[in-house]
Amino acid sequence: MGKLKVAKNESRKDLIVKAGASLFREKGFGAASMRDLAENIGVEAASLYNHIKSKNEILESICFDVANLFNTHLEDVDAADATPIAKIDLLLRFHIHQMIENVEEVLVADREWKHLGEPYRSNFHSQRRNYRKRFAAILQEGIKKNEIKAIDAATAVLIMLHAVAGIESWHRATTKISAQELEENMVTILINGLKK
Amino acid sequence: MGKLKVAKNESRKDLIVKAGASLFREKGFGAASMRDLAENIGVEAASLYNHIKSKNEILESICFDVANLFNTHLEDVDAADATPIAKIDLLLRFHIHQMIENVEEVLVADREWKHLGEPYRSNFHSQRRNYRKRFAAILQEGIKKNEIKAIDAATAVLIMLHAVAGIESWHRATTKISAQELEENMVTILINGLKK
DNA sequence: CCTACCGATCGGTAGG
DNA sequence: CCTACCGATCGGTAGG
Repeated sequence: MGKLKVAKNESRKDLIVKAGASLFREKGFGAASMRDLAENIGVEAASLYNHIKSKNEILESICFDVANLFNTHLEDVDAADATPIAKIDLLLRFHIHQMIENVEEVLVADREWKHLGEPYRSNFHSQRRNYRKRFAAILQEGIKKNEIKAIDAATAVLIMLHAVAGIESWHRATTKISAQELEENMVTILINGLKK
Repeated sequence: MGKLKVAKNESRKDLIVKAGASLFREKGFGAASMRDLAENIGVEAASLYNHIKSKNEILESICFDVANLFNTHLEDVDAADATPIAKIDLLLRFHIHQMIENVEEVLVADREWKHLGEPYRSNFHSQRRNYRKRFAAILQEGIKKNEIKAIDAATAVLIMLHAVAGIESWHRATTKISAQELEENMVTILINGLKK
């Protein structure tokens, strides 16, 4: 019985966080109001506070769920026995998959994290920097091994990560290619741009 | 004397718009307040309204200045006698230059245009769609002429435009390559990714 | 989960 | 360009 109650509360919070991600993506964190959010869910604004502590807590949930997801994946890839270019391919495809299946959370984390209060903001910021550094290190290894062109690794990371964020436009397009085609097109352009 | 007065008023408005671009970029349009903006300029909030009609008018100025800039450039490139790949090179470099020299306005137009009121929002939205369509048409011509890989043109446009927006991170980086190197790296990766 | 309400802050106006 | 102020809306709390 206790367990059931906890499960219910958790799923209620999950619902709020999910609706929050959708709203924050659409309006931006600053312009989204708790009354908007409550209306989308079908309750009064005050009722939200039985499940969450504050508007910022919703943003914290979104940002750190996304950060954990990508960090965990990076660990796996980094530990794998594969060439640098194969690792880049894995990372790129994971970013593409997440942007296709999990757009709202991923975009909100990417764009709205600056609204986090301390110490969350600093924590997220350093996780993000760290992720990009490790991504760049894999690229650098590929350059060293002559698999990849002698470009600036940090610039290449920046291009790839931002190119993937462009999938948002694909979601909104009226006539669009399939997710599979989208993935192959992106990988083709970006990996070929890097290869020597 | 009339002229001088007009010139003075315009430069005061320009100052507000420029400070607005900086603030909107930093905080987002929704989270930026007119009191913040006034403080940055060194006047009371009420005084801003002698030069502008509303907070939204600032956003309108930013968005349509940027739209005009890119549309004008696209006209020139489109009319030029050059191969498709050379045209893409010109467009890409223009986007890079604008992101280096004019980041704040360009990013605010790109990210905050949805806060425009009607009919500005619809107008801007259709200009943006139109620009991307014409960009894609040039790519499509390159594919037809066998200069460019048989990828989806809309996807390639999306990759390029979003990759360029990543220059924001370059601006914030502590150890960074020169603007010239940045440009060459981006062009290398993206153009080589497209070329057959 | 709701009603009722709070202090703070918002964009903007009146009047000088 | 300022002081003084408006109605609206914000995030959040009290109490049931």
